[in-house]
Amino acid sequence: MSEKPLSTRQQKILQFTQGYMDENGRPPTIREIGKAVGINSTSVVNYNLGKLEEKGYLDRDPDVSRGLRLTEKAGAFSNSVNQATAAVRNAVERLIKIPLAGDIVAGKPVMTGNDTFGTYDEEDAVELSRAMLSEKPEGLFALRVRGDSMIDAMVNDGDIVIMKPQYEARNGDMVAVWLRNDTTTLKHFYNEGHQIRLQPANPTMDAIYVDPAEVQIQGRVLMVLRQAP
Amino acid sequence: MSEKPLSTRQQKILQFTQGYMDENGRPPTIREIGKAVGINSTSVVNYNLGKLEEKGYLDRDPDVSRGLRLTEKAGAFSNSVNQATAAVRNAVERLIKIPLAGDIVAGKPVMTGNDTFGTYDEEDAVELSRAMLSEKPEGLFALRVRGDSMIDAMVNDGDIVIMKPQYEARNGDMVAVWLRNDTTTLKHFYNEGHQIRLQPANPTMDAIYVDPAEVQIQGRVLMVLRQAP
DNA sequence: GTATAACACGAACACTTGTTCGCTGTCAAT
DNA sequence: ATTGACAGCGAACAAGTGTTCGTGTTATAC
Repeated sequence: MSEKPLSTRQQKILQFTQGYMDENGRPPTIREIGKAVGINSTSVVNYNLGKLEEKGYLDRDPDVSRGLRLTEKAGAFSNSVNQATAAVRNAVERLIKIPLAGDIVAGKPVMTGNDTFGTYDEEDAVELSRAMLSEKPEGLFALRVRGDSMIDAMVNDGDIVIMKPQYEARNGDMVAVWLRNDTTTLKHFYNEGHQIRLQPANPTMDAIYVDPAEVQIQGRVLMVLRQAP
Repeated sequence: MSEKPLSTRQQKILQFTQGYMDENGRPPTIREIGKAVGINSTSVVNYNLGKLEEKGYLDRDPDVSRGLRLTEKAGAFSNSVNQATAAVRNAVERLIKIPLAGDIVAGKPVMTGNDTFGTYDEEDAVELSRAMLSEKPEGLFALRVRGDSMIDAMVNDGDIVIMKPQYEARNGDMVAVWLRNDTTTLKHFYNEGHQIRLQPANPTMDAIYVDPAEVQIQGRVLMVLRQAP
């Protein structure tokens, strides 16, 4: 006969009770459980403890203080919760957040991560699997593209680019450059000695050749993220 | 700095608390401790718990129910008590008591253990180390010698003999015999076929030779105990 | 839509439990 | 003989803690 699963509150009660027992050497009171789990009423705690007893997770001795005892079934539950918790923690560690530092538009230089890192709002972060990056996540930042000026870089309006602050580039890197002091562009960078070739990602478009003095590298593009509207 | 040893009550409190904790999964209340240890007043239990806390055997959380916690020092104490208890038990098992069933006098037959065993008074028992006996202690009995009639057996008035009920003897055994239906004597027994030789323990005295029909063996002497007056 | 069960809640109450108080007895030190 | 420390005690009290009651909300079954 299948039994009803534990409610979230009941799971919290068990976990709190186990931890309290380990830490204090005695079971918690009904009021201590309520406080920890966010239940103001002793009768609601009492009701849930009754349900846990019914389901076999604990025993109760009536009319004595701290009259709870967790059963082996509770221990097994705790173990499976711990394993699940470890799996979740592992997943969380593989999941990283990169600050969304602002916008990238043609007419302004890139704001690098260093400018915003201490103050970014976590709600504006971009979440990625760690495995998707070839770099350590520290110091990276994200920018949202505004306008069509990056179409030659195969980047649409609204896309997000993940960048690493970097002021020199190797041939072939896609970089954000502040060009001739009036335009930001995303292009593959090639240093040809006396001149810089900036090659669009769109293969049907021609490269441009500029004097090295007119180029200011502001970061390397690691990823481009396009989301469905 | 040497500290005061635990009082008997304090030791009992610790041991009870440890056992209660193991069995119930929670510490006892002050009233439960009092009941177990024979203290009627909660303030006396409270006083002793305060002393145990002072001495480092437990911690107390004030103003909470079941607010005791045994320390590692208490655990070490419990271990040493257990070891001492085991040693005591071992010594007690090596110590045996043999019922002092009565007197041995020349003019009466020996009262054997079987006659008295169910009713002997433990205060009249003789206590011995088990190692001093070559026999199992079951069924043995002790008699106190009255008179000088056993001097030829090197047994003085007032000595105690430990006997085993036995109605046949091997050559050389010292036995109590009821001789010619009128005398108890303690002698080394030799069966010479047509006659029995009863040899005094005192080597300067002569043996006596009797018809087997005139001899009734009543027990074998295992030990003679002589105590300072 | 209705009835029922499950879940939730605040409040009052009953009982358990720890602390405090005033007193007594014993023993060691002076 | 007196005094102080220690241990013990019964009783009262304060606070902690579990149980019960009446009511409300939500989910489920029919």
